[in-house]
Amino acid sequence: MTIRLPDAELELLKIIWQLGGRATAKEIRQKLKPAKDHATVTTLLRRLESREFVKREKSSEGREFIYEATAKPEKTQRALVKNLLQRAFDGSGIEMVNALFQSKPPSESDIEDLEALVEQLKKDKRKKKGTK
Amino acid sequence: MTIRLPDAELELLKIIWQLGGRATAKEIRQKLKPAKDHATVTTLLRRLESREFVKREKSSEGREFIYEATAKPEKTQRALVKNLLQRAFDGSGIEMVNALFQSKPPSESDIEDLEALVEQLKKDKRKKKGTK
DNA sequence: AATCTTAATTGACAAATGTAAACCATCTGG
DNA sequence: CCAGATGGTTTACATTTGTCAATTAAGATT
Repeated sequence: MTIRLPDAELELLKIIWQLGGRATAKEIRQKLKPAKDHATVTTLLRRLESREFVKREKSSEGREFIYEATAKPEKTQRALVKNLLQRAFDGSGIEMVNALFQSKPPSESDIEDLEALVEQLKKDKRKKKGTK
Repeated sequence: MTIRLPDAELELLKIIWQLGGRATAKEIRQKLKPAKDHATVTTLLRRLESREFVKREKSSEGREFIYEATAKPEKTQRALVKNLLQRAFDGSGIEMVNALFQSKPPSESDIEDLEALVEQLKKDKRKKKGTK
């Protein structure tokens, strides 16, 4: 089940996340640059809704809707990465990381974070072994 | 200039790379699973050609064409990763790596490779600083 | 030569994607 | 109450993507 989340839709979803996971069409539109037509935004939101990336509810006071992301960004990002991992790297994570840092050389702090991440991964591995 | 390389086309391109960077439509078709119609494959190859991911030339002996990838897989992979990096992670490599290893926990050897990669990155950084 | 096989070319079509015009309610300030 | 502003819904349309059917061309086979 490959995740399907076209560019224009992902763009809106990201804005919703930025706004704390809930937003009105208007708020979203204001963050959009370059701007898109009001109808365009609603269409995209309906598409996102139909595939359950967002749900919506009438704002209790106002007349408009509030759109709410149904998943945290991390979860969706994982699905997107996994997708590319398979499609372009046949599942080789290392190759993907390699490509990543070649396309965009890491900053000092990136490297630090990366080291921390490696430590974390080692720890996780140990834990997993223990519980196995 | 965002790279555009739809699934079906990337799939063929990967096969060409697997076959050493050059292949006939027939060879490609044989590697394709699930199989695709001959016409389908040619259409995809023409599309790849039109965007210059491959070029083709008549096989000197035979009657068919030989398709050749115009770029090494690494280059294309970098473009694809960079694309997702921007679209889904707003350029944060660390977040992307994080998502990657959460979606697919690394094996022992992945972790080793990753450590080696970090070392390499540190080295590169030093070098860059020196030459700056 | 007549036929069979194999490959390439053309044209087509449905589904997905990006974008918006047109239209319809509702609210808001004279 | 009426005109503008605001927000939603419907319909539409061009492009892109995934797949082929149908047709044409060139060798291989009898």
